[in-house]
Amino acid sequence: MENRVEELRKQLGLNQEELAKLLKVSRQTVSSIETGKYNPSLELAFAISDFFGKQIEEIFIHEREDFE
Amino acid sequence: MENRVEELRKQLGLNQEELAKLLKVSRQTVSSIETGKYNPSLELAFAISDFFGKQIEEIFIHEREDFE
DNA sequence: GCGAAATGTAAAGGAAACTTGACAAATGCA
DNA sequence: TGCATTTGTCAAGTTTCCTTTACATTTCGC
Repeated sequence: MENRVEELRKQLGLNQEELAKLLKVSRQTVSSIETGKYNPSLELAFAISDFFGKQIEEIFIHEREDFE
Repeated sequence: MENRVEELRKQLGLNQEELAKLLKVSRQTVSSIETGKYNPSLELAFAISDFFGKQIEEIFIHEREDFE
């Protein structure tokens, strides 16, 4: 899933290690999420959302599914 | 993490098995999420969000963290 | 161009999310 | 009450998320 973590992190002038520490995850986790290697858990997505002061939907780009 | 899946599901008159099928997960997964046994992945949270036509934040109740 | 800082990535292990199958317990309706 | 439906839960297995350690690659200031 695409996301805006790298963009938002850079807007705040943080490097991956600093963001990781604030989010209480490893630097590799931040890197893996930014490069789309895997998706964060819902819990980490909420932490990221809180940190940047944005809705999860504004950060993680997701193709809406149809349930007709 | 608390959530309103059971409440929203019942509003639509669906049982767990029907919802599971629509979400393409097992009935046990729906049950486990409703009873708070574990949190859904971000991907499943988005599917649930799409299905009920609500924001993730309206369905999954999460204590906002402070990053001061 | 050089060295330092930042980032990407791989391996190996642990934890959490999800599966199927099965059965017990609760709910509901005739 | 009795039976069917629904829900809870357990076990065992797979996949995904996340960890630490380590090293290669990229970026950036001087």
